[in-house]
Amino acid sequence: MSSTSSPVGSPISTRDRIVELADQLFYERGYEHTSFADIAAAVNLSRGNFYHHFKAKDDILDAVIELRRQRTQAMLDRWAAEAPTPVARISRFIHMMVMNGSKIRRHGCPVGTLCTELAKLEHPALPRANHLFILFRQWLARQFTELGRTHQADTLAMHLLARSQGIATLANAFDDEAFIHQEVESLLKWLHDTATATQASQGS
Amino acid sequence: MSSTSSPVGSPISTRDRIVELADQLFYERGYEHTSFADIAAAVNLSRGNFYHHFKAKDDILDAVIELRRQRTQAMLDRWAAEAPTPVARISRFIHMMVMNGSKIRRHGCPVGTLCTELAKLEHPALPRANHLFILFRQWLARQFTELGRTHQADTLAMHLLARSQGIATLANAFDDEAFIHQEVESLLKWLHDTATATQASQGS
DNA sequence: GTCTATACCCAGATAGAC
DNA sequence: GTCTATCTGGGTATAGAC
Repeated sequence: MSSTSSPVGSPISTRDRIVELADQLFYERGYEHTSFADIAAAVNLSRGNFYHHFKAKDDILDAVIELRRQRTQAMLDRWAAEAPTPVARISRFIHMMVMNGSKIRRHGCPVGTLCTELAKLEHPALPRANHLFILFRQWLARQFTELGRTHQADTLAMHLLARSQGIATLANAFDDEAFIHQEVESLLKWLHDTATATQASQGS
Repeated sequence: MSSTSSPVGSPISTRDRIVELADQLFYERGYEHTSFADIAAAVNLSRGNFYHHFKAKDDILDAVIELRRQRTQAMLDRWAAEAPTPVARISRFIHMMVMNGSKIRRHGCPVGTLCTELAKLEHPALPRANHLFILFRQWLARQFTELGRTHQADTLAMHLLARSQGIATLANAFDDEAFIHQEVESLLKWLHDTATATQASQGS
């Protein structure tokens, strides 16, 4: 069975190295602006050899999206396992913007910028890229549900997603680290207020 | 003197038609994904004739950014002239997302998506594109200053800009009109609270 | 100012030797 | 699995006739 990840204990396959480097380059330069030659050079492969691993550029994109999907899911699972309360879990999401601050300032949000680019290209892989957003949306909605906000869970999740997207876009445009911290503080306060309002309406 | 706009009363120049159509295509398809041939076809010009008006693709981009700058400035001036209070003016900005809802859902924010793309390309025109953001930022900050929030004016302006960027990104990804309305309502409430808090701290 | 023709380059993609 | 060589298309850009 052809797995998308290398077997346990084996050295990293050429295919995996291609996908890993393509992931980075797509993030830094954008999908369209990254050529086969760029990826081949990064992996130290000849262009011809490339087609042994991927028949077309779109195939690499699919593999990159699948890689991001797996890593995103793993990260969300980790947050859910490590943080004991919904508020702590949502805080993990918010803090991600500080953790990845320097990359966000340079290249924006990996999910948002990819979806925006693929939308302009009317690329067939767009739905799969959008699925990365859905992963976050559903995970956040679950946390708000556990907070007791069943009816507004999805609305709150979308609100938080939108806030984080806006922060990434402007942090990138203005290359502004202080702005990220400012908005993260604002979001943490919003989260606190949201959680408190929930307790109040439930009579705690 | 070579003006960037056609003289009063004269028919629209070929140059202006090129810039107008390029503006649309860059918005809908992205800058890199739009070719000379695409623009030439839209204007009904031969490719060769193109270079009579613009020596290079980057020159068209500069002209498009300048066009957007002028139109943005004119719009902000109009809002400032028509709306009597700072709150009414900021509301105009917020309502823009409803007015342009269908375009935003299809192509995102014209400013945000252009800046994001040019950042990935490390394009020399990026600072000029970012200036479009600055136009909004300074105009909004002025409104918050007039509201009495002198010290937090820029922070509030950036917050509002970020919120609107996030809304545009997610409305585009999920093609969701109801979401725009939801968030616009939330923003209007935030604006109301912000204005009320100002009055309270000033003893009205 | 507008056209046709064309040069030039780079990207994606293929063939086939090793 | 890796390489070199090569084809093809599309994109930017130029030359020169009308």
